[in-house]
Amino acid sequence: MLMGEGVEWGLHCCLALAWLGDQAPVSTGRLAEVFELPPEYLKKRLQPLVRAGILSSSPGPRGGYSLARTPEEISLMDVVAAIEGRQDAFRCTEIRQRGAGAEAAGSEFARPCGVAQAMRRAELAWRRELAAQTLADLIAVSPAAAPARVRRFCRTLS
Amino acid sequence: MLMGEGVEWGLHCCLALAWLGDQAPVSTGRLAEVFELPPEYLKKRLQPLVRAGILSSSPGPRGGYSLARTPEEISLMDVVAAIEGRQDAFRCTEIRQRGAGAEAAGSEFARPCGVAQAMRRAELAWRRELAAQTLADLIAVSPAAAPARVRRFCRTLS
DNA sequence: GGTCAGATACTCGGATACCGATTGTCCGAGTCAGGGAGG
DNA sequence: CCTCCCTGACTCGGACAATCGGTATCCGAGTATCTGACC
Repeated sequence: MLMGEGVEWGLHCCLALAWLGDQAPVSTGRLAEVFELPPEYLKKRLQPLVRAGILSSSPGPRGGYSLARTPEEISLMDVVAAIEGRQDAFRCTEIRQRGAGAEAAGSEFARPCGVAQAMRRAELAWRRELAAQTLADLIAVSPAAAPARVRRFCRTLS
Repeated sequence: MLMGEGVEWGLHCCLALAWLGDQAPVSTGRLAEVFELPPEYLKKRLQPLVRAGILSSSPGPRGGYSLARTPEEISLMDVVAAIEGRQDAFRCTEIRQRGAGAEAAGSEFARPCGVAQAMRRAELAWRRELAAQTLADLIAVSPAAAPARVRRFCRTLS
């Protein structure tokens, strides 16, 4: 049980794009230099965000990525689900029906597995907490100097 | 981000041991037949539960595993932490300090990373929900016929 | 009958293959910007 | 001087390898129980 690093990358990239505001799109190479990440691999991890409607991509020169919605409309749950997948971390394989359970009446398994229900309840709490936090909340707690620094950094690159 | 199947195995095994009550210990081979699991691998996944003080193992003939505490004193968090590890699923690699962040004042990073804080908040909600559920709660919602069936199944094996 | 030694069976712990998923890299399709020719 | 078209380069997108953690298995060491012989 270990979350891929793509989540951290995606969140920070979305936050940086939010800092930059609604100016020109930012290419993956530019974003990669902002965080010193492998450009090609970063591009691969940002593509699911485009498919999920969180980022929008512009081809051609002066192209790149930009936020598809306002920061208030992008929750952390959206980003995590887009990159890491929407399936639950705990998956019930119904081992209760195997072995000793095979002798039980089928009606006993009409109710969902109690273990799976308990794990699902915990994951729902996790998802609820992620959905309650938006990019706007991250902007609120980020250092005041960060947006200007990233903007200046992108300008000195070109 | 995907939880290992050992968590499901461990939870169901603990639940089965709780069903059986404080009778003789159950060997891994017996438990493996109850759920049709590979015996050797199941043993490897139950060992962390012994180290964590959730199960107690008895060597020699008539040996096996038994619950080390009462079901009320075993939370799902204990089992998950013992098998899956106590480290957070999201790990912050501080990419905010790299690239553009390298030019920032060091004092800016005295506060923890906002992204990591948000992710940690969600994981704490997950852990809190797991810690609130105990094996006794799982027993309460399990089918009434299950304990007797598992007991009978174990008896017909010997 | 009691006691002690040996055999047995079970568990624990580590060492060793195997597999899938994540990580990392590459090339092709599409598109917009810039430059040059023509009017 | 303005307009149009063509070339070019840059972008995204998906397809192709390599590496790592998790899965699965096995074997040796240690120990308590049981059996059997001996006193």
